[in-house]
Amino acid sequence: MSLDTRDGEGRGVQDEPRPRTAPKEVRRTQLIEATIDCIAERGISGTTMAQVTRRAGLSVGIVSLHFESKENLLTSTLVYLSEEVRKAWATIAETSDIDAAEKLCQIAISSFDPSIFTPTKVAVWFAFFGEAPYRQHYRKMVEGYDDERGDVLIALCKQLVAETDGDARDAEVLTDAIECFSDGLWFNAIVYPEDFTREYCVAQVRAFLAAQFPSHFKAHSGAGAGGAST
Amino acid sequence: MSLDTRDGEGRGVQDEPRPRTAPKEVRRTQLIEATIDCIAERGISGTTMAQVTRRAGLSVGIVSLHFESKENLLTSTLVYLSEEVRKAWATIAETSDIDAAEKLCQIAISSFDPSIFTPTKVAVWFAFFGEAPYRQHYRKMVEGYDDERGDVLIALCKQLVAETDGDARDAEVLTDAIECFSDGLWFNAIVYPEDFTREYCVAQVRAFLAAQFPSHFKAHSGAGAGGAST
Amino acid sequence: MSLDTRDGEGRGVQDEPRPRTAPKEVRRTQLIEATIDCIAERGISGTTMAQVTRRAGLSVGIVSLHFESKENLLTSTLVYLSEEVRKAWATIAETSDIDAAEKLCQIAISSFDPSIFTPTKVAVWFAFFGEAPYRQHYRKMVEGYDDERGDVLIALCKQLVAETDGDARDAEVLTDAIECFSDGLWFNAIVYPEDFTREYCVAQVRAFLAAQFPSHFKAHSGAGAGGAST
Amino acid sequence: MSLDTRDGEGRGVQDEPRPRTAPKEVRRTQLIEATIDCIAERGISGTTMAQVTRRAGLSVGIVSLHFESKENLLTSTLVYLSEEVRKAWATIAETSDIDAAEKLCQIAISSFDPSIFTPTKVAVWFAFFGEAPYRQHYRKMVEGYDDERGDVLIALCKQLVAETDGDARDAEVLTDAIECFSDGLWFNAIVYPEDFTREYCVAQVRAFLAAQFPSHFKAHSGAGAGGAST
DNA sequence: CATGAATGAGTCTTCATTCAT
DNA sequence: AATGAATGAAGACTCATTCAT
Repeated sequence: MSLDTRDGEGRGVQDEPRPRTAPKEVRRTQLIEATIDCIAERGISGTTMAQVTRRAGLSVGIVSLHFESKENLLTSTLVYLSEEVRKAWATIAETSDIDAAEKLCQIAISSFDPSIFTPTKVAVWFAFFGEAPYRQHYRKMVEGYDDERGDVLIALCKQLVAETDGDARDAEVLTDAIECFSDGLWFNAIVYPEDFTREYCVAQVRAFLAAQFPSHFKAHSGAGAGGAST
Repeated sequence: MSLDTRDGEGRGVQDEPRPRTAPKEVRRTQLIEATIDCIAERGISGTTMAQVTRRAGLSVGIVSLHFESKENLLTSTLVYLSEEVRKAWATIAETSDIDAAEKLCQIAISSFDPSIFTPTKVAVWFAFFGEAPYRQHYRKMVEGYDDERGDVLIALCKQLVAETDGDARDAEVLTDAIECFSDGLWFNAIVYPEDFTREYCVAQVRAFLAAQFPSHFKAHSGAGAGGAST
Repeated sequence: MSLDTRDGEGRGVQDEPRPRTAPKEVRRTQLIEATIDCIAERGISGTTMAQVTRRAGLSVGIVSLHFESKENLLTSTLVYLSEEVRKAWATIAETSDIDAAEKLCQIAISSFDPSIFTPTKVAVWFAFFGEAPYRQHYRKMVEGYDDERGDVLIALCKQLVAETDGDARDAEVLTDAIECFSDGLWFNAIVYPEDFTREYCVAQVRAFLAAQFPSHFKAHSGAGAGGAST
Repeated sequence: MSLDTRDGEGRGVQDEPRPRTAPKEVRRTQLIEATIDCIAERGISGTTMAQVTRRAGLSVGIVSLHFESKENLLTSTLVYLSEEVRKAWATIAETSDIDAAEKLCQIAISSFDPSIFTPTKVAVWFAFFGEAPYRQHYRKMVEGYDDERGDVLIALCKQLVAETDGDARDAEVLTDAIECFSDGLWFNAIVYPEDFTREYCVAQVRAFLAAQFPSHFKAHSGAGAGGAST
């Protein structure tokens, strides 16, 4: 399989004479991050343990030492990414000094946080979702807090709908719409990374919310100075 | 790699004593369809030529006979799916007896045509998009008519914007929004197939367009007949 | 295996709309000659039935029709070449109007007859000798007339030795020497075809015989105007 | 391909509990030697990596670990053999305490050194020369020191010619003759190993040189102690 | 903790052979 | 007599995993 075969593992960024031993957690993270880079470049099928460990500047044997198996490394990587995403919206969800509309917007936008929305990580997310087995795994794993996020959004939507005269829309349907829109932006961001920059995506989300809740969002001038089209 | 290792190729549906030889095109389609089924179940990394050919009820050698290599079979599969999608919207785009709003809606909805929007095919689409090499390949392949579709949508949006008093929105940005929304629905459809049925997705699209172009779309009763939430 | 992968089967030389059927012997020869060309280019391991038949302008199925199997085609090719060689020296051996020295020389030189000593055929000979199984096969096959040729040469050597005062050399040893020298020229001809041309080889043989039987051969001026060295 | 299908790899000689790991060079040599044995028995086309590794008492994976590919193992084998041959004559060429005639003879005979002139190795040499691609490879590889050997021989011949009254022969042509004769003996040694023993070949070479340079070599009693004829 | 040589099951691919036309 | 689509055994190669150091 090699539509694209450049061997770009490089050496990574590990210059100073790394100590030969390190705490468990450090090694795990080191390997997970190397895994993320590899998957982004070659996909899951194209990622081998040899590549991952070379990139991490470690030996092949290290994987079974810290993760038991490749599969476990991959699912751990998925967990790692999920945690990151979770933190982003959970932090906002806990904040209490902002109004519902703003909170909704913040949460919707949180997926585009620079720490999460990097070409590499977005690519890895889609790599995992592209493989049925990992999809199942993801569902089981995030079932808890994904619902949680859904619930938060639903509650916020419900409130905004309630605050709008003559609005009888279903908050769950609205939440689905918000999440789909956000996911769709992510999706386009991997296929057309030049166009779907963070700024453009955030502007799109704002414009989307403004269209959905005109009375709560004063349409931000127009969605995208930077403009974009597929 | 085996988060899920059941060997569920089954035997397929080939009862009547299939003729030993068949026209090239028949064999190619037969193999491509078997490939689609396999990828949907096991992902690209999990799909082997042995599985594909067994599923097609043929021998392993047949792949190199009709596709030269596995890679070529996979890219041909991507081409096959792309053509299907293209046909769906192109047919509508050519129709001239419907107004702009309706045409926009039809095109937006065309991705949910029952022939295209099956759990299997959606899964395969995401499997391909999950792998960077195929993403590049897809971009190159559809560069032509994907732009074409974009242009059609942009023109329609432009018209709708023009028909609305005081609307100064950028048609390209609107087009991106429509496409992202649609892609996001697809995406959720693979992760939550129970909720994101064809009907629900179509309703969501209509509701989305109604929110974007209130004067052109009379909000269709309420979006979620089937209701859905993550 | 492909140190050298140019796909040089070309189309061969068959232009006029070849009749769809032909006598058995014609087809056999056609296939054997295509086999010779293929082996010369790619070696035995690199020669496939598909290549051979394409080169012969025929279909793959034809081989089992006329030769039963690949192996049989190859051994038939070896037989074909052996016959050719045999004819060359046997014709001379039968001639009775030349003296012993000249006959010896003629036979020794016969291996460099233009119909036999072509780069292609020499290459095929060595291809066969390079493979132990074919070597055994060759031995069994030519045991008869190879001995025959040996006997002829031995008799001639014996005569020349007898005609020389004080010469007590063993005619069999001399015969071995003559044959080795001739084989060595062939060998160098495949490795260094530019240098070991037919003319140069013939001159070398003459010089060799002149050194062995000074009283019978008046050293032909010097061995090689064209000169050659590895 | 199976003129001869006995599966005679045997088990090799590996009794003592061979250490699980060994220096790179050891493994390489181990594999090269197993390759030599296999090629001698089955030819290049008949040699599989499974056979080679089984014979070496190692696993299949080891080949890509140490040689990347089968092809690389084969060319490395050719290099290995070439080096061996080179050492044999180069050692003599460097010796300065023997006269020209003796040195010429020693070098000519060096190809029959027991370490080089084994039925197995001779067979492998011809296996490689039987395949055009390896011939090219060989030429490129030895271009340097093969010329070197030629130059040494030419210089020696030149000297012997100069030392002979009325001798005007071309030293290069003489060198070609010597090398051809030697190659021819090798060639016959694979086809008729019973007859062309080391002793017989050496005697033939001496007799040949005696015929070429009568004043320098006192014909060694008569060439064929062991006698031989095809 | 960490290494990396070694393993061998699993894949893709090739190709001699078959057989319906 | 000839075709060439189809077969499937056999081969080269990959790579997750193991284990002696």
